[in-house]
Amino acid sequence: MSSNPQQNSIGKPGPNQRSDEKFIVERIYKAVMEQRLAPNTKLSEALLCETFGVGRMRVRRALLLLSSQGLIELQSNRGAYVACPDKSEAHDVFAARMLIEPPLVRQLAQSSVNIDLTVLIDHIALEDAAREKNERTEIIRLSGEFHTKLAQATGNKFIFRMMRELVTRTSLIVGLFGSSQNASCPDDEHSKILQAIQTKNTELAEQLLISHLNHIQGGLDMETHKGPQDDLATILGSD
Amino acid sequence: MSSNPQQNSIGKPGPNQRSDEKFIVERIYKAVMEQRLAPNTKLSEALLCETFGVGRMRVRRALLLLSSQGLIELQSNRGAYVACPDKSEAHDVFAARMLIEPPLVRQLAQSSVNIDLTVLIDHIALEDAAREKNERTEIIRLSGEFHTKLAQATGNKFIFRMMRELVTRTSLIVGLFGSSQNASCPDDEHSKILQAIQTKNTELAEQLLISHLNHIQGGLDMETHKGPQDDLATILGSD
DNA sequence: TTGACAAAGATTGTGAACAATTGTCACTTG
DNA sequence: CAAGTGACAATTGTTCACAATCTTTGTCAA
Repeated sequence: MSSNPQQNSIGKPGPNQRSDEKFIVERIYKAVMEQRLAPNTKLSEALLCETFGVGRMRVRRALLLLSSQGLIELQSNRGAYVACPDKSEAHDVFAARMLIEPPLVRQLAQSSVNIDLTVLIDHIALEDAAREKNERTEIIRLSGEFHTKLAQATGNKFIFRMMRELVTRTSLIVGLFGSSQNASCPDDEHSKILQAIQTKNTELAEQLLISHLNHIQGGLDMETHKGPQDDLATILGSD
Repeated sequence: MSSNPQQNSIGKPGPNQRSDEKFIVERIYKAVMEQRLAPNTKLSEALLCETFGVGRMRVRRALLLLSSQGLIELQSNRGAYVACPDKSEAHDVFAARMLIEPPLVRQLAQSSVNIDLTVLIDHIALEDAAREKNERTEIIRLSGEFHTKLAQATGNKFIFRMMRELVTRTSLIVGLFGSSQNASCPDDEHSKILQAIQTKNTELAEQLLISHLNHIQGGLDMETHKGPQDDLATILGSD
């Protein structure tokens, strides 16, 4: 349609990059996480086919998977749209995180002896680097990923999956209701939380995390809403 | 194939019952929850098509959804098999439940004022009735559903989904490693937990729940494994 | 008898054509 | 001029046929 002749806006055209539905899911997932895909953006099958250079079947499988994760919403005969959490859902997400993350951090702090925290240490370094370079999308993504990796550190597949879903949804919410500048996670709270875990200061770790979540939630005002902005193929095409 | 001429083993042939993939997912989900579908059972597309009287597309969509929930495993070019959790996964499931359910029950007990517990009260009644009538599959399913409804009582969609996944997986695990008779949940522990919640006895509620989970986990021995048994079409066909 | 190898059968994966639904735009009509 | 109506275009849903892969069966030789 219109002038969209090349799917070259993707890093690599199509043949030499992975083209299964898992790849598509990851790309869209990442785009949502980095707030490059605004809520309510329509994901038409045709465009995705061109963008990723795959058949409709793959795209439809990917969309079905994404909808089962709650990242997009499938409307019958109307198409797929990036999920657009409302106030109520936002509340639920933070309530769920308040329920899960404190005990999670407690657990990490208590049994950190036999748990590998190097991933988290490295992660903090990445965050600092991104913040220094002022790379917006990178900062946003890493801010979310910290919490995901926190869950991953438990080595528990299910806890990881739950946190991943909650963090993703949080990213959507922050993008929708977040007051501009305050990207997502304030400054170096992540670093302090990790330190508390490392020093096995259970209470402090839990307290810091709770404050952290409150800060994020506090930085929201339920008025703003931002529409779709950039070209879709470009967003999904870039790495 | 062979002699399977009628999909009449289903309650109703096909036309007058729901035939979208959601229905198929629910049927298989329920069958797994009630331990009528043994782990590792193969779910061939053709059989499911006949059983539910739908096209292959619906079946494939359903299988994809089920696999994304972790209920079945899709093997490339080999088909779909009911998930077969191993010892490690079993450990993770209980660890995750130990992490989530105690704070969940605490929350319910603390703020039970404005929370509707009638669903849970009714549920206990159902459990008692099923136990009295000695309806095995019903007892198993209701035992799991209690925990799901506990999560549902929070009114939080995400907490509900998480618990649902964990409970389902637990059912698979109990079916695999459970020592025979000890169906799943001992006696009236559910009832006691609910009472503690109703009386806002937070500590007791949490303690009872922890004991309860330990009882379930304690009733497992990591030796047994039971193979598929009944006819597949019959299992899925019955309500 | 047992092992490997090959062919046949069955099952899943893929792509294309067809059908159904929805949204849009021009046109008519009060 | 506004509102309603009808046809057209675009998009999604479905079915079908075919290709790729795996499993089984049968055969032959050691």
